[in-house]
Amino acid sequence: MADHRQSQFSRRERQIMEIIYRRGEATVADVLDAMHDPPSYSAVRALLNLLEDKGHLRHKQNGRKYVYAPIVVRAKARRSALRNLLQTFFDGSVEQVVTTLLELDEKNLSDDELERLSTLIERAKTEGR
Amino acid sequence: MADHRQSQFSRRERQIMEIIYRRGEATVADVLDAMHDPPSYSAVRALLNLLEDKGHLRHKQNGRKYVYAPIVVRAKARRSALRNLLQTFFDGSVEQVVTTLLELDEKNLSDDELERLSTLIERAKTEGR
DNA sequence: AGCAGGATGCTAAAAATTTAGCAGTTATAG
DNA sequence: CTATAACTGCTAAATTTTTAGCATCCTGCT
Repeated sequence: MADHRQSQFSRRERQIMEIIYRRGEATVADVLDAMHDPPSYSAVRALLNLLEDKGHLRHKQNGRKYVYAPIVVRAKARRSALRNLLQTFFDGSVEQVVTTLLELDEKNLSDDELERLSTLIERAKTEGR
Repeated sequence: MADHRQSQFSRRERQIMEIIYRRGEATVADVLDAMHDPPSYSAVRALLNLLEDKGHLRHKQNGRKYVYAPIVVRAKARRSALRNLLQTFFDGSVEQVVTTLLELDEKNLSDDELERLSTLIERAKTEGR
């Protein structure tokens, strides 16, 4: 099942993983800052340790700070998350996802961006055969 | 923050909400069946009650069974989930999402479907101005 | 050298989640 | 009419998650 791993995370774990995926990597302080609902410093550290133990994060040391990053590379996590979303909310329909995307971003999508989307689709058409 | 509600769910709560969103509605037995990792019948019932109390689900009675359905309609939940995904894994880039979608489904996308995608984009181009 | 600031390590307590079990109800088959 | 099966209601216990606090270490300053 696609969401097997994702759904594994507890509330805080998930929250922290999302923060780190958004930023690419993060120190304890970064994570703390990004939480609108932060517990103590130690609490965050404990969670980060836990996530590292479980194999979801790794850290490198930068000066005295630990900088945490995901183990599963974004490209993979991204695919897996999208696949899950597709099934959960869109009955597996790519078309419905795109429709919703266009609605969401209606005002922000530039002509350029739309043009690039066209290109993507065109390319898929020729590659698909 | 977009994911405020979503991230609110505990592990089991989330698992159950996803199952119900996938199916549209579900009985206790349905939920139990859909779990690859099922606890007891009572446990599931307790969770469903909880989710109902919290205002995430409602139920109607069908014969002797309770049939649960989400309160937040799929259309809305879907948008909110997609928005969150967009930010977490795609830096807000619609283009990257579409690329990944095309990759994911490469083999399954029919010419028809690609054609419809083109149409969607074209429509957005004209509507956008 | 000694002290303050900013970091991590570790442990145990508090809180929340998750679970099972028993009691009660209703429909149905024999 | 009675036994049984298929449900729900409720409560308390087990487990997991979440948290805080204290100890320690290192760096840089005076």
